[in-house]
Amino acid sequence: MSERSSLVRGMRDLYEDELANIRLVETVFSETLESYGYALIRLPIMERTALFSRGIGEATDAVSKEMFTFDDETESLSLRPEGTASCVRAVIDANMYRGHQPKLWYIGSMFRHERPQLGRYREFYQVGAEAFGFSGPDVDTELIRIVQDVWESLELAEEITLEINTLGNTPSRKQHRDALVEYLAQYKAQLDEDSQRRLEQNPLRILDSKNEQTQKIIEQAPSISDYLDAESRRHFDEFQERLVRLGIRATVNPNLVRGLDYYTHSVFEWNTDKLGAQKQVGGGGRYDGLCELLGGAPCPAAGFAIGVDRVALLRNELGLASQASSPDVYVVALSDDEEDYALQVAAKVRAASSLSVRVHQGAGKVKARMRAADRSGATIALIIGAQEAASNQVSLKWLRINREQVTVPVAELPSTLLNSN
RNA sequence: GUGGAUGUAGCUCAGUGGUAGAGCCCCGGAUUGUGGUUCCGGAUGUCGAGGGUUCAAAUCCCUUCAUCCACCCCA
Repeated sequence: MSERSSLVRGMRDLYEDELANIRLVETVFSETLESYGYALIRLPIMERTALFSRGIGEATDAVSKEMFTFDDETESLSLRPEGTASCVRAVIDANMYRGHQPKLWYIGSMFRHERPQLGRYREFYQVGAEAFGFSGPDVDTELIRIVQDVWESLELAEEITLEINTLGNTPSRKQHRDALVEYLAQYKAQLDEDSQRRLEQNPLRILDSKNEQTQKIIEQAPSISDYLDAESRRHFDEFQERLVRLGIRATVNPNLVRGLDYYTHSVFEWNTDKLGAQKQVGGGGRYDGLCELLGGAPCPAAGFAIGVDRVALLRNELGLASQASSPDVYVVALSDDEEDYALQVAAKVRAASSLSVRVHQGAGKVKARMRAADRSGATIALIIGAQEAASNQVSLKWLRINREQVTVPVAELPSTLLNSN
C-alpha cells in the first residue's frame, strides 16, 4: 500500500458549509466594491522577495520570519503575505496612475508561515481595496463606509468595532519617533525582550505591546498627537468629522500603529471579541509614501484588507452560517429502464428554468432512490416510473411541504414548477 | 518560533496491559411504484504514523505528523 498523502500544515480543503460562508463573504464584498466603482485587479501569488522587504518593511514579522521564500535561479521569490505591495507594483508597472486615479480591489490567497490556530492559517484569503491619487481623508472614510456596508449586509455590524488613529505625515512621524525612542531608552532594561529589540528597528510597534510592564511604561510615553504638524492635524480632524457624518462609530486608540511599515496619516482596524485570541478581522490606512518607495512617482494612496476566513468564521460563531447549496429538483427514475426519459426531463427543466436539477444515479430500490432525493435537500422530486414514461408524464412530489403529489404532462412541467412556490 | 492539551468507525466519544465498543449516520427488511417518524436486523476500524518494552500494547516509553488552546504575530 502506498503512503497516504495528507494536507500540508496550515492549508485547508474548503467545502460544504464552511465554503458556503466564505463564498457569501466574497460575494458581498465583490458586489459592494463594484457598486462603489472599484475595479477588480487580479494579482500574482508570487513576487520578488525584495518587493515585500522594501514595501512592507524588513523589520516586520510578516517579512522577517513569516514568508514562504525560495530561490529561483538568480533571484529570491516569495509567496505574497499580503496584497498591497503587489497592487502598488502593478499600478506602477502599468503606469495606471498617470493622469488617472485608479480605485482597485483584489481578492485571493495570502501566505504566512505561522503556527496555525483558529482563524489563522498559512494560506488565508484576503479581500482588499486600494485607491490611488487621492490625498484627502474623504477617500479614507469612503473605504471605511464600504466595509461598514459589508458588515451590515452580513449582519455583523453589531459584532465588529472600529479603532482609528493617525500616524501623521513623514516629518511628524519622524519627530514623534525620535521623542519616543529617547523616552523608551530610559526604561530599556524594564521593557520585554521583543520591545527591546524593536527599540532599534521599529519603535512604533512597542506601542501596541501586550506586555503589562511595557504597557505601564507606554502610558507615559510621548503621544503622536503632540507631534502632529498642521497638515497632519487637519487631515485627522477631517477624517473624524467625516466618519461622524457618515454615521460610523469609531474609537481613537493612540497606540494603534499597524504591523506594516508603510502607513501614514489614517490607520484603522476592525476587531471582534468573538474569535478567541484572533481579534482582528481587518485593517487599513493611508500610505502616501509607498508608491515612491517602490520606485514609482509620488502618489497618495489608501486602502484596506479584510480577512475573509475570519469574517466567515465570525458568522459561523454567531450561528449565521449559510448553507451549502442544494439542488432545487431531484429526478428519480424508479428503475434503470426510465433513465433515458429521466435525463430528457431534466434537460427540459434546465432549459426552461434556472432551477438546478440533479438526476439520480446508481442502482437502488425505490426506497433508496427516494431517500437519496430527500437527502439531496431538493424541494421537489420528479418521479418517473414505467407509467409516466409510457404516457409522457411526470409525477411531481413536494418534499418539504405538505402538498398532494401531482402527475402532469412533460409539456406542462416548467409552468407547474414555476408556480409551485 | 515557544508552552499546554488532544488524536479510537463517516460524526461525537467511551475504553489505562488480556477477544476494539456505544450513540448518531449508513445499508437491508416490515412497506413488490414513494423520502423524512416507528419497529426489527446488519455492515463498518492502518486505535494519526514509525519504532521500542512485554508472553500480550488503543493502553507503557521514544520519535514524528496533525489538530485545538494560549503566547507571539496578524487577516
